[in-house]
Amino acid sequence: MSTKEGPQTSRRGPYAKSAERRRAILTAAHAVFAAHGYRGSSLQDVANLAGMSQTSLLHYFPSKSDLLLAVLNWRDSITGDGTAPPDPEESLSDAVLRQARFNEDVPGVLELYTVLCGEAVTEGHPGRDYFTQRFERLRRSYARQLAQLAGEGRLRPGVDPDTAAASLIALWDGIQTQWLLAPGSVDMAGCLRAYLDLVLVPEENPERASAGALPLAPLG
Amino acid sequence: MSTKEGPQTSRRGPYAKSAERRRAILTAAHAVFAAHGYRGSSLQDVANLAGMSQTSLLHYFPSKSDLLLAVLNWRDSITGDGTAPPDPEESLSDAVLRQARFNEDVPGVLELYTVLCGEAVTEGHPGRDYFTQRFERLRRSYARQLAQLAGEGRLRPGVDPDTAAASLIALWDGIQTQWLLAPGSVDMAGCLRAYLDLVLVPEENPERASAGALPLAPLG
DNA sequence: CGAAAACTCGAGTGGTCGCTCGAGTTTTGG
DNA sequence: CCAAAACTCGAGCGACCACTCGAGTTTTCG
Repeated sequence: MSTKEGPQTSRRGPYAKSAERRRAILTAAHAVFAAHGYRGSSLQDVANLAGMSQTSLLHYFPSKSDLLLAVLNWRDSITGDGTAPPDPEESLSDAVLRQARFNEDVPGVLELYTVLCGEAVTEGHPGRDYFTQRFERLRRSYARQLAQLAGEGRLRPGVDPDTAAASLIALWDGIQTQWLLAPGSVDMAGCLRAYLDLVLVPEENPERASAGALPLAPLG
Repeated sequence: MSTKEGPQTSRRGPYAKSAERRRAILTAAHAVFAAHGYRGSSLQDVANLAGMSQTSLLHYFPSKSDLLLAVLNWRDSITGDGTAPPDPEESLSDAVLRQARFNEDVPGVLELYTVLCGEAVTEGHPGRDYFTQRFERLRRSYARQLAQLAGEGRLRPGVDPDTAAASLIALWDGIQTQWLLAPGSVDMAGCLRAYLDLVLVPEENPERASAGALPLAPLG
């Protein structure tokens, strides 16, 4: 691939500290965007928090929209994009509830997604494609998982996997907004658990004979 | 409107066309805020769409945040704030689904609420209190209606009215976001109906057989 | 070492922002 | 009719915006 045989293309690599510098910028931008949104934030704010000049920041991310997309993709690369379950043995319910409870304790993540997702619906927002594709991906992923559960008889009769997938994502996002505005008045994990209890059939006890159910952690 | 007996308070009333002028500003501001959000909009944009100078606009609404709050309250005064059912005979399901279907055909309303609600979570946003109080009010209203249904045995056993109220609002908001980003991929009314069918027990009226109601096992 | 790329940043660009000022015009109410 | 309030708006204020330029410094690598 990239040998040095190029006679004139003598491009050197970045400095040793460059990666760390980029991470400092992304961390700062994450916090600033989460607190004020994309349009409410300035590159100067991010640069100040990152401890460098605005010009230096622009050396690493050539424009504000580039910085936004970098933050979004960076976040996904760390926490995952919600598509791939880290543990294939973990049930859908457990994965959702674990993630929901985890998010409560990591300030900024929920703010970033909620604030930017709302902003992204506006005309010409640089994050619009990101969120559109993210929702599409999530809907497909959950629909697939729910369809598999339906095949195992674990989905309540009459529940459509596609509808339930979109509804689960919508419920999750919506309850996050309410929680951010009034953390004491809303129980995020409780709402999600209540919905999953409605949609999923509880695991069959061994005494009740029916289609073979896979062992799963109790929901109640 | 007030009497003119004030001896020193010789303040005159507004011109005849003032009310119409204010309405033109609110209409323009509604459209601009819905398309670009609060921070993404400028008073100049609103003034241009309303057909007047930015200075004249500021004569009616002394600041940008005043304009935002006026738009939000104006919207509520027209369509209602979702608390008061216009027809006391209409069921909760019918009211929700009718409103959901109605919103699909009135562009701008959903954009305004979704965009501003996301923005409102940011620090120092002038609409934050509005949305916080709106959610509180809506949760109380739905919880009360659901509790009454529970008393009539119309709520599925195991469903908590408070949780279901917050969940219904969250689902509604979240599905709106998805619909705005991909109108063809999401069925707003369908998702809401599916949720209500899960939460509510079909009416006992033998003549009125709900097509969407399916036999569901009680929760264990 | 030494040259050139990687990096840093003060200074500046043109633009837009919300909002003020003051002076002129229109309408109202007595 | 007529003062004064309601309205209109061009001009301008200081602040901030994303982004550019150019010149200096640091690091890499042959």
